[in-house]
Amino acid sequence: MQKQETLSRNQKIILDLIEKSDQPLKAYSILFDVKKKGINAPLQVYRALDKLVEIGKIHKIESRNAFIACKNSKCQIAKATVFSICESCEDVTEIHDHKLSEHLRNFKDNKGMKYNKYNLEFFGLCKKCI
Amino acid sequence: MQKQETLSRNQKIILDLIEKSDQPLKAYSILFDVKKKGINAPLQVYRALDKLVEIGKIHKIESRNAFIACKNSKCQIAKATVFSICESCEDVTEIHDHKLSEHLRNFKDNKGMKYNKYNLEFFGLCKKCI
DNA sequence: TTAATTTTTGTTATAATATAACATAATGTA
DNA sequence: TACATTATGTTATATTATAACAAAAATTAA
Ligand SMILES: [Zn+2]
Ligand SMILES: [Zn+2]
Ligand SMILES: [Zn+2]
Ligand SMILES: [Zn+2]
Repeated sequence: MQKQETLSRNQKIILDLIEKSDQPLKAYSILFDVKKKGINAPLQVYRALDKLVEIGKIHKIESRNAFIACKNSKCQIAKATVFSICESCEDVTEIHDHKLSEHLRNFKDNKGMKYNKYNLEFFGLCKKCI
Repeated sequence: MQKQETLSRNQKIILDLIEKSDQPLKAYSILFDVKKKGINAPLQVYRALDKLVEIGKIHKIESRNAFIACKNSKCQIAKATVFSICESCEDVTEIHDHKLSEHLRNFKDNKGMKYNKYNLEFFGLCKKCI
């Protein structure tokens, strides 16, 4: 079973917002949206985001500095993410491909490095934008 | 043959600096270092970085907002990068693994998306830091 | 070799992203 | 309770990146 984290008030508010969007949100756009709920400072947002990323409820899209909710309940996935990003409309989709995940999870470099996490971002054009 | 780009003065200065480092450099640390050569503004650095990324001479490590020289002369690699990153000492290494590259290059999602580029970052502990 | 075009540069200002430092409150645990 | 841990609120500041405009240099194409 997945460890059930109890979220704090700010964390809940911000997770809620991110989960309502199917696309990544940026920190300052989140800040703007939660001001009506009494969250006033960037740091309050970033602290909640950090925590939510840490427990795998959301992921950061590194190339976009944006945050998207994870739809997958498997906790391990928090540290092993694959995204596809349309460079035209900026649509982002999390990819869950068993074979690809296995391949990446089992990858060993020739330096003896021990990986505990990876992030893969594919870029291209989505169906609509081709 | 690889297209031989002629670099401008600023581009050369900045590429030179990045190539001398085996680890990623951040834009403002680059700016600090090239001030003695008459490059005074962030934009001058970012413009050169953009160009160098575009032609594949350097790559951006997205999770670190830093730039590293590409050692691989195959031009295609510019848009298909794999890095390993030590979360303790921050050592970054570009990975060239034929099998992994093939796997990624051939990956097709179930959305009909056409990829022209990807970036993969592995995180863990290097030998020294284990 | 001029004229048009594109690329690069220089410069100032500002936008966007993220963290430091400190004080306090709430929560979990022995 | 007492202690430790986690979360909050707040102000200030650090870091990363781009906008807008003018001018110079390099390239291309009559
Ligand atoms: Zn996920
Ligand atoms: Zn699209
Ligand atoms: Zn490379
Ligand atoms: Zn290390």
